[in-house]
Amino acid sequence: MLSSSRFVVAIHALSVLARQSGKGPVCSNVIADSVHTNPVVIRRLMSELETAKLVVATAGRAGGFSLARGADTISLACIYSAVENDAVFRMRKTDPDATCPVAAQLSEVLGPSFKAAEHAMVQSLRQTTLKDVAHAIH
Amino acid sequence: MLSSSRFVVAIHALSVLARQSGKGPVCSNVIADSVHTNPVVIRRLMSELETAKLVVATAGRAGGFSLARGADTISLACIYSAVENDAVFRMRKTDPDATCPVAAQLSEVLGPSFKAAEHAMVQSLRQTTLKDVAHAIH
DNA sequence: CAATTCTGTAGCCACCGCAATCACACTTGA
DNA sequence: TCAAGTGTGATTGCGGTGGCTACAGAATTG
Repeated sequence: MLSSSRFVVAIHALSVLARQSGKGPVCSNVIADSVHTNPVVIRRLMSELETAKLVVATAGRAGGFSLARGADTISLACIYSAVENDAVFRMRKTDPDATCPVAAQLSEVLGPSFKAAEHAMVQSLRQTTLKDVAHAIH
Repeated sequence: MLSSSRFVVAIHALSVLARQSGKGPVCSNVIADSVHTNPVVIRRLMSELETAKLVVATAGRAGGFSLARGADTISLACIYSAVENDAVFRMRKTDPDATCPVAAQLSEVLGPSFKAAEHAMVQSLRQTTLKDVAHAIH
């Protein structure tokens, strides 16, 4: 299916920020150490989270990333849609001229069901906030 | 994320079977033509659908695949769980000995939320049956 | 002002997963 | 007995993505 590890990594990074909130920004190196990945990967991901207004980046010495708003106002659904742009279900584009009617119309027919399923998933993700996650970690 | 195209291909193949039901089995070549893929890919996929009791394979000349039960008793959720064995959200296994508590406990903390989200998605998929799909195609 | 420590991003490489394909043993109806 | 299927192992090729280097720009510190 669809989800790459980006979603989980984003949650991980934001959880680190949530636990450090108030103590100044956290640099990509520290986050990368915790996630066991490369700082560049983190910066790329945080760039997306910044355009989604979830984090704020401050450049220069002693710079890094901080949460843009309270952890209790950031749900997993926010993070999901910030980071995961593709649909959950990959559909090959159907060519309407196909001789087989199934091939010609399937994606169109399936669209609404897939949209509904993805929506149900996102709705469920709304019930968990970053604060919940950060608090569950002692 | 993770969903491959297998789910959509499975729906496609089963839709073809649904429209041919009663007229004898359909061979992998015909299905592959409609899906625009290789017969071997279809046979491998059908093999999984057979262990899930969704289709019946008949070997030998004039063999092929047929639905194991009525199209109105096969929901998209059935197909999904037959074909998609991995979880929607890929989690790296966390090592509990990590120095950072986030890294050590994140996957455990996230588990329930992810399970709930996936469950919500599958529940939504239950509302569409193969009969619905086949009927929507004229 | 200069040095240091960050972000931001381009560019490249390596790896992984999966579809595609060939090959072939086995099954069964004509 | 032959033709037409399934079932499955093995291999290949490709696309996507993470990991990495490199470097320009920004801000803090001395």
